[in-house]
Order: sequence, then structure tokens, then C-alpha cells
Amino acid sequence: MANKKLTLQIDFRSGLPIYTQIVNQVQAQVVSGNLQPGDQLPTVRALAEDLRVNFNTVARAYRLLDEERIISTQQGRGTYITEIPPPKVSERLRKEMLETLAENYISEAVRLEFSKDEIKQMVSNQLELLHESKESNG
Amino acid sequence: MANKKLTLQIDFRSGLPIYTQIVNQVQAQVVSGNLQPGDQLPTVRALAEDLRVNFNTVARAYRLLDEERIISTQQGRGTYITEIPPPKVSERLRKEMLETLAENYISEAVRLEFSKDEIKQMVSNQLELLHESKESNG
DNA sequence: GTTACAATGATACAATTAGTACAATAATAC
DNA sequence: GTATTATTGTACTAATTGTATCATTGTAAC
Repeated sequence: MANKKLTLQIDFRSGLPIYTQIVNQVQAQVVSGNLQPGDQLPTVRALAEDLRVNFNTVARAYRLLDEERIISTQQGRGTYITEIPPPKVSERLRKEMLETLAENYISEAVRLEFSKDEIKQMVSNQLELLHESKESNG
Repeated sequence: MANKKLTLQIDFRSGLPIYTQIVNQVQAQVVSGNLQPGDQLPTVRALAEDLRVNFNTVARAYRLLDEERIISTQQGRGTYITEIPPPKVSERLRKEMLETLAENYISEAVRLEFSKDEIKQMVSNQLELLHESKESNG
């Protein structure tokens, strides 16, 4: 089931901003497993109407959750819980995963007869196109 | 055989628009040789029904592929892989494929919270492990 | 009271997908 | 050979979704 009701309880008198309450409760439901990867969240307008708030407030909450990689918002499509936020795998396993990913990338690229330089260059280029991603890991 | 099944895998929750996924996958199958010049693609309506999307979404993908001269859409007749893709076309296709491959590698690596440097470094490392690959190409 | 800031709301916009009508070609009937 | 019908892609528009920008409101500091 990729679409569920998502009942949130907003307390307008709690002092906490509405968007914070939305963020917190979505986070909580992801942690609890009530919301699972792939699940679609209500549209900003639908949830806004449901909560009797402006849809921009929901949009703000969604933007924050998106920045945390908890959800993926897609203009014109909808909003979804992201696939499995990186669990705490061992450092060794993480490295192995990256290794495998790189191998796959390279083998495909080599099959297309790209040179080593081109293969490296394209990764650099595409990395530059990212906004401000984590320069540090951990 | 000028007509084959063309199985595409659409992920409705990936950040990529459906039409982009169609474009990428058709490109990939042309590059891999799975789709060959003269092969007929499914009609926009047939593929749409197959993928459970609106046929205009498929039409949009076909239009983009047509603009790239990868396929030839002919009103009232059907859609075909272009005969003898001109060198320029296949060259750009190759480049786009590499781009897509790099994007995929990077997005996965970022999800694992690797830094830009680590992502680049791993590619360099793995490339060094290759024997002698083509340092030059056209 | 004024100012500064954060939270929320209003409005306009952009991206994606869907709906409807149409035009070109092919297949069929006569 | 021509008319009719079916099939195929095209064009235009609408609907749905998130985004961006600015205005309004409320609260706190001065």
C-alpha cells in the first residue's frame, strides 16, 4: 500500500510552529515504520486542507523533510518516503558498497568504449552539478 | 524481426519523470544493441497501456527521442529505430549514456553519505585496477 | 511605539501527467 | 480507383502537483 491516510495531530497552541510539528510527526511515523519507503504522502494542498492550514506551511515542512532526505518531493508528481535512509552499516560494508557501485559504473562505461579520463571526468562534472552536498562523511 | 516486446521498468517513485525514464531506457537499449535500426517500437497507446501511464507521456518521450534522431515517429504509421544513426547521433548518445551512468553512480554514493572526494577517488582507484584499457577513443 | 524576526498566508509560477480533438497513413470494402 | 474505417502520432488544453516570491500577522527586544 503506497498511499495511506497519514493522520497528524496539530496543536495550534503548543508554541511549536505548525511546520515543525508536521516535520516531527512525519519523522516519528517513519521511525515507527508506520510510514515506509515508497509510501506517498498527501499532496501539500490535501494535507493543508486536512489540517486547516495554508498549503505553504505544509510545503515548508515537506521541504525540510526533503532536505533531510526523509522524503522526496517531485513537482507535478507528489511526495514520497525515500528508500531506506542509510542505515548504520559498518564502515567496511559501506566502502564495499561504494566499490561495487564504482565497478558497475566503470564496467558499463568501458563497454561503451569510453577512456579512463572520460570516465573520471564525467563523474567530476556531474558532482559539480550537485548543490552543496556533504564534503565530509560520517 | 522488426518488432519486439520492449520491456521497460518504470519506477513511479524515483525522482525521474516517467518520460525521462522511457527516454533513458530506450537509449540504453539502442546503445546495447537490444534495439536495432528498423525495429518498430510499440505504439504510444500500446506502450502507455503496458506501463499504465497516459499515452501522451509516451508520446512526449517519443518526441524527445525523435528530436535526437534516435527514433523516427511517423504519424499514422508507427515508430521506428532510425536507420544508420549518423555518427553525431551515436556519439551524443554515448555521451548521454555515460552521463546517466555517472548520475546513477553518484546518487547512490551520495545516499551512502560519501563525500565528493571519496566518490571521485573510488572511481580513480577502480580504474587503476583495470589492465590496459583504451586511453584514446574517437 | 518602533523595529526585527519568525511563522503563516496569498498569489503567481513551473513541471508533470491526463483529456480531447485532430491529421496522416494504412487497411478494407465496394 | 474511391470511399470508409481503423490505426497511429500530433496539437492543444486542462488538471494536479510542488516552488518561488512577497505580504501579512504575531511576538519579542529595544
